[in-house]
Parts: sequence; structure tokens; C-alpha cells
Amino acid sequence: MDNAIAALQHDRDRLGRSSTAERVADVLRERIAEGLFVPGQRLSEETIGVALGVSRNTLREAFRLLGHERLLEHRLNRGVFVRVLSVEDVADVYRVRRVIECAAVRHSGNAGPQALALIGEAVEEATRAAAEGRWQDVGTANIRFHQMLAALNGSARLDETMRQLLAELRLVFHVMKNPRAFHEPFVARNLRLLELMRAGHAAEAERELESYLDDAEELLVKAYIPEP
Amino acid sequence: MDNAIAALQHDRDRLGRSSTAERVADVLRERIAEGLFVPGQRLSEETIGVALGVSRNTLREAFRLLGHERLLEHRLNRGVFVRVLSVEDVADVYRVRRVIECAAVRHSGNAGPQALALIGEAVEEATRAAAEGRWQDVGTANIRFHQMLAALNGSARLDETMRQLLAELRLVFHVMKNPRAFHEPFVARNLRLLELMRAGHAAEAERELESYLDDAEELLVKAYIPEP
DNA sequence: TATTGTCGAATTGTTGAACAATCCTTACGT
DNA sequence: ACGTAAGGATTGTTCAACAATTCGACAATA
Repeated sequence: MDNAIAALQHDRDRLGRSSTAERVADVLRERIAEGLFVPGQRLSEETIGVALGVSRNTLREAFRLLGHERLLEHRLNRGVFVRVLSVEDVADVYRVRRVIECAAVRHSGNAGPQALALIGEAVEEATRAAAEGRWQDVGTANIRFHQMLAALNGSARLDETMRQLLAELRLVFHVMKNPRAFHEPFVARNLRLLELMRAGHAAEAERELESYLDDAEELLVKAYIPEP
Repeated sequence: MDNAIAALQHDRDRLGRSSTAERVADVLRERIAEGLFVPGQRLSEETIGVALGVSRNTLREAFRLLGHERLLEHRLNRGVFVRVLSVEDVADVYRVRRVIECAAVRHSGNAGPQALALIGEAVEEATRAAAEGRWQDVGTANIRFHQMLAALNGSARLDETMRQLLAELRLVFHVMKNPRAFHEPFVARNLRLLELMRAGHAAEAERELESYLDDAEELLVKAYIPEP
């Protein structure tokens, strides 16, 4: 009985539905992630408000949320725009990734087997997609790989930070012309990384991940054509 | 001439002032930080809107910003409340701190002398305040110490994350009855940490910081009386 | 031609009023 | 003590309005 009540607390967030502003933010976040809105594009309050059937004020609340997630950029009296990442932004994102993901790998010895299993699923999905030439899906699976990797830290806040970082990086992915060139080399390295962790070689895994991220950053910047 | 134009780009952010919603968020953030609004307290749209002389819609935009920073909590149809951190929240914040700050210390060898100087200033300020029994100021200086410590990572995003984390922790500080008991022991340890880094003993500094954070978390949870 | 000044349309920033939906309290009845 | 009904209060959301600002076009000037 007391146990049943404790179980219910898990469903609490499913109860109180979200506000319209949050749901609008969810929709826009998804559209940005899939590249329907491209970096630099302005999001007109009028247009989007009519399209989604919400008032300008509600829409502005949603814009504030996405602005705080660095997916949108507010320019005073000029409107909100889909964020355009500079090269320095990309470098900064990778700095954070190195900190978070390396910490995860370093303590991967304490990780439960089910946590590693989730990473394994992402590796398999990426391998499958790569074999079939679905490079877009490879990118998605790769993102999930790193999300699950960061989850080894066991911190809800770090998970959320990681989510935002990867969402930012997706902004860059959609500007790239050749997704295969960027994603293909890392399928095998993801697997190697996982096996090093499974074997308990945390230190070596960390070194591998560091050079992994160095290479990824360099490759990404090279394939990226931004404005300074 | 072309050089002068490049110099102007540095002043761009000083130009376009912020919107009302952002400035309202700044004010509220400050008030929450200084404990004028206590955790659990509800912030009435009507009351605060009148007090600040802004409309409900503008105020709601500010609330969205602070909600995303985890300083406020939205409860649907019930209003916004100053966040109440659970013990699990505190544990999570310290998990993130361990990741970010330990990474900073580990690479402190690459840090420039001016970065360490900023940390030194925070140590001195804490020492001075402790000698004069200004425990509130000791807490503030201590926060700046860790902010500057995290800045060794050289990442704007990590700086911002650290800012938010410490703002969350401040929520707990204001519920504590005995600030001295919590802050006093760490003044000396801050200094020791700095000296280890100055001497280039990064590895030992990292070990010291880990036990530092373990102790701080335990002490904080013990002195904290939250609801589950 | 190139630069500057001016005007008007379009969009944002912000407000205030309005209404439905929801929550909270209180009183009531069993 | 318990459930219920009524009510007032607050939030969620929309709408209309206005000032302020930006942007583009066009004319004026050198």
C-alpha cells in the first residue's frame, strides 16, 4: 500500500499537463531539430502564431524558452531568429562535451550493465543505419550514443545540459552538405569506445574519447561554412 | 579605418539594450539570490506586476526565463513558486560541480596567471570577511571562488552553467540557520586548493577538491531541513 | 555614381481588458 | 469526520490597441 503510493509519485509529471507555451516550444524545438527551420531564419510572430493557432503573447513565452536553450536568438525590435553557431560556438560546445563525456567515461567502471546496454543499442542502430546508407539516421543514433554516454554521470542536470548541447550541434549538421563524411568515421569508433568500457579500461577509453572529440570538432569546423 | 570598424564590433552588445522582460528577470533573480523571496513562496502575477509596474504578459515572459534557470517552478493553474530544492537536487548539483570543477583543476596547469589571480582575490576576500565575522560575505566570496575556478575550463557555456548551479545552491543557503558552520571550514581549504594549483600539483589538487565537495555536500544536506 | 536624408509600411515591445478554466476556501449537510 | 456545493481568487490565454523601432524604397544632394 505504502509501496503503491511511492510508485504513483513516478507518474506525477504525466498528470498536470503542460501549458500551451511549453507545447509550442516542444513543437518548434522539434521542427528546428529536423531542419525545417534553418539557422538565420527569422520566425515571425504573426506568421507562426497564425499557423499554430496561438496568440502572440503565448508564442512569445515559447520563444523565451527556446531562446534560453540557445536554439533561438532574440534581437531587440528585430525579432527572433534560428541560432547561427559561430566557429567559436562549436569550439565551446566541444569544450563542454570533453568535460562531461570524459568524466562519464572515466567513471564508467561504476556504471550498471543496463546503462552500458543502452549505449550498445545506440551503437547497433548506428551500425545498421550506416550499412543501409541512411546517414541521417546514423547522425541521430550517434547523438543518442553520446546522450547515453553522458548519462553515465547519473545526473539529471548533466543529461539536460547534454540534450541542449546536442540540439545546438544539430543546427550545424543541417548546414553541412555531406553528412556521410562527418558521421561515417565515428560508427566504428563508437563501438571501440563501448568495448573499452565493457572491458573496464576506463583510462584508455578516456584517451580514445578525447582524440575522438578532437577529430570530430576539427572535421565539423572544416565541413562548416559559417559567417564570423 | 578598416581596423576601427573591427574594433566597433566589440561594442555591439552594449548597443541594443535589453527588453523589459529580461530586466524584470534580472531584478527577480537578484531578489531571489539575496533571499528576499524564500523557497516555496508563491510569486503572484498581480502583486509583482503592480509592484514593478509591468503588465502580466511581460511578467510571465520573465517568469519563463527564471523557470528555465530552475530558480522558479511553474505549477499549472497554480502559479510560479520560488524553487524548493530537494536533497536529491542538492546531490545532483554536487554531481555536476564535481564534473565541472574537477575538470578545471585537472587542467589548471594550462591556466594563465591572471586566471589564478582572480581566484586568489576571491580567497583573500573570503579570508578578510571571515576574520571580521561577516559570514554572509564569506559565502559570497566562496561562490566567486568556485565560479572563477570553473572558469579555468575556458568555456562560456560552462561558466553560465556554473552560474546557474551556484544560484540554485543559494536557495539552500538562505534556509540554513547557521551560515558560519557551513562556510567557515572551507576558507582555509580554498587557500590550500589554490596553492596546490599554483605549485602545479594538479592531480593532488583534484583529489583535495573531490573530498572538499564530498564534505561540503554532506555538511549542506545535514544543515538543511527540506521536505522530500 | 555614391552617399545621405526622408518617408511610410511592417514588425516588434508592451499594455490593458476580457473570459474560461482551474484551484482554494468556506460553509453546509449528512 | 467526511463529502459536497458554492464562491471568490488566480492563472492561462486571447484579443485589440499603441508606441517604438526597423527596414526598404525613393528622392535629394554632392
